[in-house]
Amino acid sequence: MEAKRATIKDVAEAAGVGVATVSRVLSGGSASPATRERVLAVAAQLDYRPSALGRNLRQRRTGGIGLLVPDLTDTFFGQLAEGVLACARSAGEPVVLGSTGDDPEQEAELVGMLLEQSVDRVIAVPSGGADTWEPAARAGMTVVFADRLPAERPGDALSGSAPGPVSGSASASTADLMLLDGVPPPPPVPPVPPTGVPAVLADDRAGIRTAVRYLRGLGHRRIAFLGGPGHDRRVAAFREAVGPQVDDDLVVFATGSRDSAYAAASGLFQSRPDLTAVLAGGNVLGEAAVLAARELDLRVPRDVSLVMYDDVPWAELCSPPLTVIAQPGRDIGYRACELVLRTAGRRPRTVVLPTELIVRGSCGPLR
Amino acid sequence: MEAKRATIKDVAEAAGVGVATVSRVLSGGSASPATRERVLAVAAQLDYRPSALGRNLRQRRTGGIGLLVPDLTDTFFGQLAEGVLACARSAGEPVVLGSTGDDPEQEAELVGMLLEQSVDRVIAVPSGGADTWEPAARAGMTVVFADRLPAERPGDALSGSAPGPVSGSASASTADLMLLDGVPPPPPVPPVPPTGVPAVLADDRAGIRTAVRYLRGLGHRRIAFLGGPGHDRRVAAFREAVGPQVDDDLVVFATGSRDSAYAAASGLFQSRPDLTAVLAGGNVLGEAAVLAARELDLRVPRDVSLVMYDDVPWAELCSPPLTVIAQPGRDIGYRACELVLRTAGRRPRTVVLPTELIVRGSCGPLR
DNA sequence: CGCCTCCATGGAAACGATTCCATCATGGTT
DNA sequence: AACCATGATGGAATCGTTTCCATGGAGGCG
Repeated sequence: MEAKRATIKDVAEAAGVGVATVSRVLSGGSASPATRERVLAVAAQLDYRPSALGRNLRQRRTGGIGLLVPDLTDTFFGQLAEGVLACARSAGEPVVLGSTGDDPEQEAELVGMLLEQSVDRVIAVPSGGADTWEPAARAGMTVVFADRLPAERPGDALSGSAPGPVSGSASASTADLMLLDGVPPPPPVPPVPPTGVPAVLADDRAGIRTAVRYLRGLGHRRIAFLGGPGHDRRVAAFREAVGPQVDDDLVVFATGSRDSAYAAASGLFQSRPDLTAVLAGGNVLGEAAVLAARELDLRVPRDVSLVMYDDVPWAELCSPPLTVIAQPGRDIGYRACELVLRTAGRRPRTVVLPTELIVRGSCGPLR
Repeated sequence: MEAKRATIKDVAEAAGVGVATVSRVLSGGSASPATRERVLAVAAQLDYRPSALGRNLRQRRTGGIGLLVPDLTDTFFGQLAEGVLACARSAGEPVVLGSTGDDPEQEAELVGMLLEQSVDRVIAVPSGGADTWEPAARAGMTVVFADRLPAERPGDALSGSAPGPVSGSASASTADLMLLDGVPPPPPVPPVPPTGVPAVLADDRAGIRTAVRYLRGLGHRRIAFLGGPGHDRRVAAFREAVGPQVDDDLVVFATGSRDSAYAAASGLFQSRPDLTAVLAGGNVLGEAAVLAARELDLRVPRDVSLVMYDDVPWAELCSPPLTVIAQPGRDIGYRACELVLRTAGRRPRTVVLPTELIVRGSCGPLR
């Protein structure tokens, strides 16, 4: 009853040929039409499926693709994962999934697990820094980063202040007026990956810049940024877009959790009641901002304007519907997978995908 | 530079022992303290990590866990996946992921892929029927279903009418009044799995019943159900809860896509303007219902009350916040993983997890 | 003192595929 | 007619591990 699977030897025997011949036929080598036909017939009849185990051992590679994301509960990473899966399936490659929880330690552990499995191609939304990924690459892994690059220095990802009750209301300088709205955008300078690892990124810089300009155009001057883990590039872009006189109290960080995001948003609103617009660096932060604003009886967009990074289905359900910077999550995953499949030996390439400001109803003119 | 990994042979050589001894030491067999220490030291120094490839081949099993879900973009499945990953990580098992898109054909293909990889333990949110899963089980796979059971008959999952513009406004009988609100709930009869396969399910029946009663209590009599693929049990529960005089026009199905969900919701509202409450069978459908209602200028809950199956973070962001039937997605995944790890040979068990009606603001009294 | 037992140990087989290499037959060319 | 080139074919090695089995030594007991 529990018939175990037929092996190549069974097929060879049944077809009256050698195992080498079977292998050749099945992997497209040369063989006479007669034998080929016979072998195929027998294989079909025995329902033979070559075991990936044997093949992998012989070829010393598992051939699957590793995928490491911070949190599948975040819709954006779900989209990204779907993209990877779509591409991987069309290539017939299995995908081994890991969720890091934005914790470098767990990430390192998962990398170790992949190494053990001889999974030598990995797509990662990195949490750890070079100290995690350098060894992985040195161990012969082909790594492609998606959505982010690893932090340059080991552990500086979550440096910002997780605001306690109220840190400082010293709202001294907010005369950051440098209006650059008329200036044509500089050519999209692709962010250079720190190491020689390929990456697929959204054009955060342009996205943030566009959003900041949009808010500026509505008259906002005190714009806050709500960042999360891995949002370094977005923060940098924000600082750049706002100009040199950034008010540092208006740049606030949360860790990955929803609670932390809520605390950060709430703390921000309370410590700086003078802010007029918020740019949330990810959909979890955007959610937190909406929630915190409602809790504090701040109306959107009347009292505070809100732009969220990431377009997610529910952005349209909010009232008002959220103005967002859309990034193509699915495409990012798909392209990353393409890259990891093709970049076998070739030199790394970095792909930057466009973002788009989708104006809905969560921003209004300054009043 | 590209130092390839050390093998057990290298370790044996360096430690001056046989490979068998190394294997024994590393897998906890008997060995003298002296050798044990030496081997461990050498292994550590060489950074030796046993290759899963060799082991798997020898033991004729990959040892990973397969996870098949319809769509990672759906937050609920993201939660479920996180649960599985958490449990799998604590057991040190890799997880091979596949997304079926609610398509039995893709599902079958993915099962084949897992089979080829010798992944013999699978957690699935099934799309296909017994014709997919029977062979898988027969091939020696340990399968645990999560969230759903496979359709009993091969292809009857999406039987309902995907409403075109308007099908029939013959709103004849809606006198389905059988008030059972006072009757104490029957003991939670666990749904019996059709095959001998273990499953982890939410108590749809109780959840739906509670929701229907709640709506009844608010005075609603014409309650519609918006179902999607795999919601058979929920539909059945709905019919049961409503009573024998179900108005079949009020039970509508969509396929998995967001577009289809929107079309179904919109069609429902247009064809049956007399309905006063909607029960959405999943979060994608809930989203569609909110969108469609807004598009048609139906106010929630003034014009129509809405209950959504699944609690997702954004349910609270809607205005009004959505009243939902919460099911523990993460727990479902976690328990399923536990089951698939322990059920090695034992007889299958089915676990039913409780649901909870979370009343927020999307339901109001009939007016 | 001798024998038996037990434990540590190493050699070798096995797992299921791919692939190198030698062999053999065939057919064409000189 | 002899020889060479070509192509099909099968045997055997290989990948890295686990596990079976045989061997050898040490210690205990009769």
